[in-house]
Amino acid sequence: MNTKRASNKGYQRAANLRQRLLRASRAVNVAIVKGLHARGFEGLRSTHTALLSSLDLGGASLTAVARRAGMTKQAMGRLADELIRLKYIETSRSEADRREVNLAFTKTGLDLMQHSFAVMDAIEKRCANRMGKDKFQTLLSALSETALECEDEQA
Amino acid sequence: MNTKRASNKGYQRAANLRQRLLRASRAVNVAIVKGLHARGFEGLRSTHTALLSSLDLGGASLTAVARRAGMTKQAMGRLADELIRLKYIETSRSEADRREVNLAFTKTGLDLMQHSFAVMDAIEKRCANRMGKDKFQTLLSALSETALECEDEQA
DNA sequence: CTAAAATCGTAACCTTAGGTGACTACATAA
DNA sequence: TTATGTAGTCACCTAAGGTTACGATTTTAG
Repeated sequence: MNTKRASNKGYQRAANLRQRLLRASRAVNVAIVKGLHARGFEGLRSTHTALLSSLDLGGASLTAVARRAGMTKQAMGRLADELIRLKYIETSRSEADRREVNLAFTKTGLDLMQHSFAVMDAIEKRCANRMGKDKFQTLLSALSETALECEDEQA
Repeated sequence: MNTKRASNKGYQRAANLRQRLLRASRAVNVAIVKGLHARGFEGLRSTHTALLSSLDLGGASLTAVARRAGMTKQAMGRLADELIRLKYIETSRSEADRREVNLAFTKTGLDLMQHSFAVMDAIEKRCANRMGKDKFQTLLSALSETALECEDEQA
């Protein structure tokens, strides 16, 4: 096949931090979506987790969710539309502030979240098993420190 | 500003593996591009490193580079065009196979690569300093194991 | 209490990053 | 020497998100 993405099998060079982060990040995302599909949640794309993982179980306004996810409310609005169509969340106008749209999980959505936690948990457990619990904890902590160190960088 | 991407400052929930990976990965990418800009290499975007880091110092064909980077030659061709315009690489037709385009670094490009290694190195050193050398080594190794574990996953 | 400023959500359009299919030019094996 | 395969390229499509501009409401200052 002429146009397909090339597999880079057989080409290994010493991978640096950036390459390893990228690869691990992609792999985890793919695994999450796969896991949810396997549990019968169709139509989900990995970007949806940006909303799902930033929405309190009790619900929140669109803007609040966008702020938490670190993206614009416009982008979040589109994710919301899709998740509404998929019946995982639903909206209502806020009583207190009638500009506000309140986002909340549907029953199906709560179910999804349960499974979503379970899937993420399973992945973390598999990794922890493979490398050892201590090493996994170190990984989590090292990732946060890496982010902080790089975000601090001014020049 | 109304429409800008929300900063998620002040919102901390227990971040899972996925979220930490994403954040660290973004932060490192941004830091690399910033570092190169600071050293006077303008016009570079982080995606360019997909080509740069897959091109041997001795040069290679477009298709070979695409294969190494794990992307299509069409996509790689566009990156090549941009890097040619920026004078970091140049092309020549291969003598042996006149279909082939040989990509090679220009003098400026080789210079860029030197700095690029230096920038990545500096970032890694900063992280290693912050968390300790051992922990940093553990991070690198744990990232690869995470990727492998997740890529293996079948269901 | 009202006028100005800020905030919530939406719509239209732009950008980045990459993939797909179809095609030309050349290379190679039957 | 014809069939088949490979290197690049062109035109178009998709995913994800940002930017500008706007209408509808609060909120705040005078």
